[in-house]
Order: sequence, then C-alpha cells, then structure tokens
Amino acid sequence: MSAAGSPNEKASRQRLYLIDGSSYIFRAYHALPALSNRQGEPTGAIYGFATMLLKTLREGEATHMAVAFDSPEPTFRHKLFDAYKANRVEPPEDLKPQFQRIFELVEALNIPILRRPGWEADDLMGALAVRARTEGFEIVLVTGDKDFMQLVGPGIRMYDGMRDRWIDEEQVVERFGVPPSLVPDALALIGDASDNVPGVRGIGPKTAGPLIVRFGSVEALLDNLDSISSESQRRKLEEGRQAALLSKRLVTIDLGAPIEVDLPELGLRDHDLPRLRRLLTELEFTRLVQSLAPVQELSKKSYQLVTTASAFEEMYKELEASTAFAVDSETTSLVAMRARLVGLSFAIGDGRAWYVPVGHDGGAADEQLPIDFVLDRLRPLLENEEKAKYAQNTKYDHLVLRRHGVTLRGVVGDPMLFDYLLDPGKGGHGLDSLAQSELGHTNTKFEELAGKGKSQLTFDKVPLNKAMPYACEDADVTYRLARILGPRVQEAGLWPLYEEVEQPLSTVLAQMEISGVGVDRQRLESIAVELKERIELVRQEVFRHAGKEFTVASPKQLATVLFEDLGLPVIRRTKTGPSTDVAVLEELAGQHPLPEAILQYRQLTKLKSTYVDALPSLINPETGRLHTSYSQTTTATGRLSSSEPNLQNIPIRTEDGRRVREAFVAEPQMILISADYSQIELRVLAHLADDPALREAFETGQDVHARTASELLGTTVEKVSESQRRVAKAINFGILYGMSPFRLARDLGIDRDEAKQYIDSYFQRHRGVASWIDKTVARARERRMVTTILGRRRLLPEIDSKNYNVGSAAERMALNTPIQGSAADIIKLAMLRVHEGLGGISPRARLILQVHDELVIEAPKEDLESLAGWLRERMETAIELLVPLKVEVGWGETWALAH
DNA sequence: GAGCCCGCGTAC
DNA sequence: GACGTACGCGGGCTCG
Repeated sequence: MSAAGSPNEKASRQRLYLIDGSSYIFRAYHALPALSNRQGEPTGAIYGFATMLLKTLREGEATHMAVAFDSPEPTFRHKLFDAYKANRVEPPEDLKPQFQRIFELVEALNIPILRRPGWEADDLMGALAVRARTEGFEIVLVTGDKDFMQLVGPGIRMYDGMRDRWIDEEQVVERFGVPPSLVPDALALIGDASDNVPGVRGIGPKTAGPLIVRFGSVEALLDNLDSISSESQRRKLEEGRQAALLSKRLVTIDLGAPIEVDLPELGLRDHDLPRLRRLLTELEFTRLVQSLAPVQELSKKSYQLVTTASAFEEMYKELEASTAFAVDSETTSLVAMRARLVGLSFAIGDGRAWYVPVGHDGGAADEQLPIDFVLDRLRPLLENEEKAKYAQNTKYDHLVLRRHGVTLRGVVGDPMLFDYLLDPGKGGHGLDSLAQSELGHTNTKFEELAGKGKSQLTFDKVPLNKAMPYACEDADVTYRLARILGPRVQEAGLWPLYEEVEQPLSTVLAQMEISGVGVDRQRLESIAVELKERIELVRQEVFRHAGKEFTVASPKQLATVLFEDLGLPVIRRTKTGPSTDVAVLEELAGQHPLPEAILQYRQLTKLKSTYVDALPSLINPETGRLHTSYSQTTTATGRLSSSEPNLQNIPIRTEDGRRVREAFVAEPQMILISADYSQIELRVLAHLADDPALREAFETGQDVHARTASELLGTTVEKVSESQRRVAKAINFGILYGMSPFRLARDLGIDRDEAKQYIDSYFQRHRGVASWIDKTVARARERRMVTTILGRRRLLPEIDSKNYNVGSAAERMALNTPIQGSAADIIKLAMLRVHEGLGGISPRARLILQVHDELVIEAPKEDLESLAGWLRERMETAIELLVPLKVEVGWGETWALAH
C-alpha cells in the first residue's frame, strides 16, 4: 500500500454523496419562512434545498452524487402499518408545487435522481451505499434522518447539511448508546413520533440503549423478559411487544431495494448552466444566480482600444455610470517596485472592457493618449472611495499607481483575497488559475504575446493590437470573478474579515513596500570579504579532516565522505540517502573532528550566500533601499510571507548572524523602532483554551517557561535552573506544534519515556489545554475545517485520511492553525491601527517591516519619545483577550540595536 | 542553459 | 515519518 499518501491519493479516492431529497424538502419547508416570487409561487423549500445542494457541491468533496426521493406510491411500510407516516402523507398545500421545481433543479445540476415505485428514499440510498462501498467508494449519506445511523460504519458517514454536522460511529454511540448495527433495535423501543413509528410506550432513549446492549436485539430482549428486574419495565415491554417488532421492521432500512444504476454514471458532470440560470432567475434567487459561472463564454467582441480623446470620453461616461468597474494595470515588470505603467484596462460586466495604452514604445507611442492626461482624468474615479472597484491583487495596482502619483481607493472586491479567504490552504489564487477553475476559461498566456526566455518582450514592446485583447481580458475576468467569489465570501461569513482586515491591509502593505528599508551596502561588502576568508580557512580544515577535496556544499558527496570514507554511523535517512543535517552532525561531533568543521562551514556559507551576497543585489537603484514584497495570499494560516528579499528570516540568534542585522539602518536623523509581541502564541493558547494556570502566569506577569518548569518539577519558580527552563520551553513550543514524545526526546537528548512523562505531566497541570486539544480536533473532524479568533478558516479535508501520516499531520495543523492564525489576525489588526494613527503622532514616521510578531517603524529621532509608548499601547490593545498582550519596544540606528 | 526537486538552514 | 508556518540557497538531475 505504498501508493497511500502519494499525490494521486486524493484524486483517486471516490466519494459518493447520496442525498435524502424527501427529508430535506420537508426540513427546508419547516425551517425557512414562506418565501415566494413575484408570481406568488411559493419558493421557501426550494431555496433551502438549493442552497444546501449548491453548498455541498461547492465543497468539492464529492466525486459522485445522486439525490433520492420517496416513491409517490405506498411502500411496504404503509402496507405493514396504516398509521405509518400518517401525519406526513399529504404535504401542505404550498409545498406540493415546490416538488416539481426541486426535480427541475436537480436535473439542471445534472445529478441523477433515484426514485422507485414502492420504495422510500431510505431504502434506495441504503442499498446503493452498501453496494458502492463494496466497490471501493467512500459514502456520505446527506440526511438528517436518524434511521440512517444504522448504516454508519467504515466507509459510510452521515452529513447533516442543514446543521452542518458530521456523524460517524462515535456520534451514533453517543446518541443511542448502541453501535450502528443495533440502531433499529433501539429505535424499535424508542419509536419515532415524526414518522408515526410507535415504539414501546414509556421506553425512551435512556432506557432503550442499555437494554439492547444487554440482550443484543429486540427479539432477544422480548424472549427474556423474565430477567428484567423492574416490574414496571417488564410490563411495558410485554404490552409493547407487537409494537416493538413492527417498529423494528418499519425503521430497518431494506438493503434489498432495486438499484440497477451504474455507479460510474453517478460521476459529477457539468451543470446545465443555461437551464440552471433560467430556473434560479425565475425563482428570483438572485444571490445564487450571481454565484454561478457566467452563462456565455468570454466574448472579446466588446473589447475596445482607447487611443483618442473621444473614445476616452465614451469610456469615462460608462465607467462613471457603472455601479462598479474592474481595473487592471499593465506594466514593464512583475516586481511592482520596478514596474513602469504601460496601460490600464477597465471592465463593467457583460464582457465590456477597454484598454488605455499610456506607456507603449516605438511606433505605438504616437497613437496613445498622454499618460498625464489619462491619469489626471481618471484620478477622480480611481481616488474616489465611494466609487466601487474590483481589482485582482489590489496591492500591485495600488503600488504601481501610487508610483505614478495616483492613490487607488474604493476597492470592494479582490478575487485573489476572496479566494484566499475561502481556501487559504490551496495555492493558485492567481487570475489565470481562478479563470480556469471558476469560469472554465483559459486566459491568454503572457508568453503568447511576449515570447519567452531571454528574448521575452516587456509589455511596452507588445503591439497594441495584441496588448488590447490581453489587457481587456484581465479586467473582464477580474470583474466576473469578483462577482462570483464575493457572494461566496459572504455566505461563508468571511466578509467582515475581508472588508475590515484584508482589503485595507493591502494598502498598508503597499505603503510598507514603497517605503522599503535602508541597508548599509559597504558594511555588507566588508562582511562578505571577511566571510570569504573564513570560509576558505574552514574549507581547508574540512579537506584536512576528510583526507580529500570534495564539494562541501553537496550533501550527497558529504555523505560519502562521512559514512563511507570515514565509516561514521548513519544516524537518520532522508528520502534520497543518509541525512547530514545539524542534528546528525552534532551527534557525530564527538567521534570525529570533521562534523564540527562542516557545521562551521555551513553556517558561514549560509550567511554569505543567502544574506550578505544576496541583499545588495536587491537594492533598488532608484531609491537605494530594499523593498521586500509581502504576500497576503501565500500561507495556509493567515500569516504574511516576504520575498525578494525575504526580510522575515534575517538572522538574529548567532553572533555572526546579528552582524547582518546591523546592516539594516535608519536614514540620517531617523531611528528604527522595533515592537514585538511577547509570547503571543502562548497567550493566544491561554485565551483559546481558557487554561487557568496559563492565564494566571500571564496575568501575573510570570516567566511562563520558568513557571511551566516549576509545575512539571513541583518546585518554585525561583528554584528553576536554566536547563529545567530549557526543557519547559521546548514543551511549551511543542504544544503549539502538536509535538510527539519522539521529537521532544530527540530535541532534548532524553529518552522517549522521559519525554512522554513530561508531556503527560504538562497535561495534568493544564487540563484546559488538554481539553482544548480534544475539542479542537473533534470539531475539526466534524467540520473538516478550523478557524481563528477573527473567523479566518483553514480547510482540512484530509483530517480523516486512512493514511496515518496524512491524518495526523492534519491534526497537528488543526491545532497549530488556530494559534498561529489568531496571532496573525492580531498583528494584522495592530498594523491597521498603527498605520491609521501614525501620521497623527509623527507625520514622517513609516511602518516598514513586519516579522510575524514584530513591527518596525522608521521615524525622526525627535518623535521617538512620543512614538514608543503610543506604539506599545496600540499593539497591546489591538484586541482584548482573556490574558493581557505584552509588547516590548526597542530602538536604535540599526535593526540589531532596536532589539 | 532553463527549470525543477532535494536537502538544508534561517526566521517566527 | 516522527513539531507548525514560510523563503531561498547550492547541488544535481532532466529536458530540449
């Protein structure tokens, strides 16, 4: 079974969703207000059914699907018992006409319908589920009907789409006190009022479960009534004998129902979009219509090139009159800080779009309108907060426009941010991949216009007749995507996070990137010279100990030297060979001088290649500063990431490393102020878990690692030694990451039993944390998702993977993401508040860096005093938790000194 | 030579 | 495999 866990695993797993249509219609009817469209046609039940079904489809877990409905004719159960479902036989007057519409809906979605004369949905679904399981399918029964619990087991789960609840064996046992196979027996005693299943009078769920477990079945129970000690219970059961036996037959799902469908035919197919759109429009489900992919394929007929004043005025009028328009900029570079504006495109829906070239080169230059004219005329629209706009990756356009003197405001939809919030765990939030996945549309590739490799043109060299459709397509697609994904963000309850955090944050990030950070190039260059000499010395030492020359940077060659030439023991293996990482080399260091020399070599070359040599080459020639690029849509947890250069992993822990930080400098007369959250993730944990010991530690301002050590060892905080504190710190961090005793043992150099004792003892002292972990994992399993303090979510579809490694990795993500992600939420709030108020304290001060729990500001020296306290206060009060937030502020002329 | 994967190491 | 989230380096392989 080595295929398990391979990249194909997810794709090859077939999931059949069987939907209990009849029960949903009734539930939707009762759960929703009596809606109707303008024709007076009742639509409430249809709406409830449609949202549930579309949501289930959108979640994308299903590969196969069918919707089952009860037979219009009486079933064997009616023949068995006249009263059966008596109070349900005639649906209410305003529900009847909705059935037909629901059938139409299911047909428009191209989902097969199961309906057989004389059979109920239950039986059809049960029979099909059992058959499909033998053919290797995973089954999800989408229903709220507890009768189905008898089928739950390996390969078959229930999902209640209205309550958003998953039910597996554990929940069944919790509900009835019996395993799934005994559910019919339990129900035989309990009965079911809504279906007129009688059960035994006076016997409820509390009594039924233990009785059935004790005797093994209703029949066995009734045959052994003598052994029931309670007089009254015996009497009730005696009187209810017939009713119980009848009830059992009524609630037992008949697996012999005729199911002659071919399973492959249940595979999900494309919707009949025109029909679906027509139907939903007639029903006046506007929001659902909007959430569908557009009906017509992108047509480029309504794309226009704008090179004359009159064409510009035409476009301007239309943009002004639109309720919202999409804007996209074409430039000379993907690196926003080096990009020059080449053209702007706009779209207003229905495929209407314009391209306004402003920076094309050569012959085209004569044809286009002057850039100053275009920007000045558009400024009132682009800068108007009230004028709604859509933009893909707003930060980029914001930066480019800002560099051309225009401040983009009023963006109310960014498909990239939308898609990230909906599913931050997947990559591919770019325009091309969204066009493909959401619109089924393949965007023109940039290479098709500009070629590739060395001879690739920049956009200003692309002829207008090619540039126009390309640029218009981008704006058009942006518009369509914003209209599709925006409603989904709303449905998912993510709108406040988008509107109040992510969208405004993109503006803050753009400003930070523009500001950049000063670096002392000479300083880095002199460090480079020094490192070069030291590296060469260590390299010769390596060769001396190895007895030969080789490529020290090659783990493969190094492994040969260590484990073959020198015969040192292999400690651990990677996928491709023996491991030579730090932990291994440290372990070998006692046996031979070579590993220590390698460690030194690695440390020095890492510093030189990744930082000392790389940073100067990224200094922007225009500004003389480093402008990192922050990504708001990369991490699965909600953190930012930084690249070109990554300023979030500048060394700090070693002496040589800190020298790199000394090269990050303030401008003359300015100062760098660094403010970092102290133990933010542990504080978030204390809050989420509401753990008394952890809360107290933070409320009383204790050293939390020392406190943990004192708890584990039963001593006082004062008596904790440095090494004991180190153990406690490793455990505290381990908790945040869902550690195993194995890893803790390895990191601390202790044996596994001892590590396990430490962990057990930790959970003894922190019952709040222990129960938070249980609760969080259980809830993640139910919902296949976890959330943060601000409601940011991360989907975890693999949490119930059969593959142990995959499943337990997902469990660790379920634990770490609420912590890491909530900390990310908090610092994002702080950034917004700091950015917003900074000008009022110090007009020339700028936020310039974010490193997950740290913000760096560059400000005039004279403003330091007023800023330091203000900054601390803003950050500490960004959000209110059960524990106080603590911020440490430092400053200096270099980043190293600011710590 | 470009592009990709891998092992490794830096940060929080 | 075995503790979460990133980015980016050099080596080494594949492909054209």
